[in-house]
Amino acid sequence: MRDQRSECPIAYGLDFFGDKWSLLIVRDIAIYGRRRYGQFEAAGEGIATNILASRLKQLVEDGIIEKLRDPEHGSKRIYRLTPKGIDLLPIVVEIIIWSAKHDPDSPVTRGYLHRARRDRDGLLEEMRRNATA
Amino acid sequence: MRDQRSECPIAYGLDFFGDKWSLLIVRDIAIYGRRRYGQFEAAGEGIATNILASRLKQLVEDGIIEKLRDPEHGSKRIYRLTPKGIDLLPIVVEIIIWSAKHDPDSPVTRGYLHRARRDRDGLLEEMRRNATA
DNA sequence: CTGGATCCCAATAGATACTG
DNA sequence: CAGTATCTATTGGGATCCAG
Repeated sequence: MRDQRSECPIAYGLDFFGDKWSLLIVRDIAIYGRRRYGQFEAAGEGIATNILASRLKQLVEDGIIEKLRDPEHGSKRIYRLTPKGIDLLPIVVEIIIWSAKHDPDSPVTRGYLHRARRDRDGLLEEMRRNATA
Repeated sequence: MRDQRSECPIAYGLDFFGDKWSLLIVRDIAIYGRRRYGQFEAAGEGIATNILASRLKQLVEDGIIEKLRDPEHGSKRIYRLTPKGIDLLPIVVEIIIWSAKHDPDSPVTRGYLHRARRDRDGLLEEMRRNATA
């Protein structure tokens, strides 16, 4: 098991996803509908292949994502959020709201703000649908 | 300036606080009312002193916390959340809710769950007061 | 081809000792 | 008390290699 730093729930959570990449993989699945290794690799942030592989493996071990056989192409594999992973989406939404508010010059980022603020639950629901589709 | 990985608001936020320590410092201030270097150092997770110093410096540069002269002991310094840092608290609350739900054996952690779920806004308000006191 | 594993090197994090 | 300095360990980037 992953070693735990303390009994604090915040430390507990950060021990799972407190790095620069894990929540981006969750985002890729829930917002952009990405499912395959190559799609994650092609995301704009340029994650290194070894890091991607190690994060995917860790997230599967942690029960946040699951690795399945692609029903349409039997040889390929796809990744999906588990219920435990879907429960991370409220955190993701709050990060969007924070960034949208404090990113001074990104119109892209600020575009999310109205959406996220006005229709937080709708955005969440859309992400959940996307993640389980 | 910090280098930005992409235009994505989630990547943007994680570039600020996407590590295992930054949000714990925010927590120390907002939940435990800690203000001084030594208090952060004494927190249960055992952060190394150089890491603590570097995180504090970065958070100040990022405008998430501010370093002030202690009004009671002029020679000492205290750290406090800025409004930008206070805006991180909804993220912290969602992490608490996630951890409380998915930490299988911690009564400490699960103790927060009822509070956070039942009275999310009250918890937030209390943290805000604590952070600005 | 896709989905990784491996390797090398650079960069970052961390433990510990020490200092103003 | 509030940090720096130093040294070591771990992580990360990027190229390349390998299996199905």
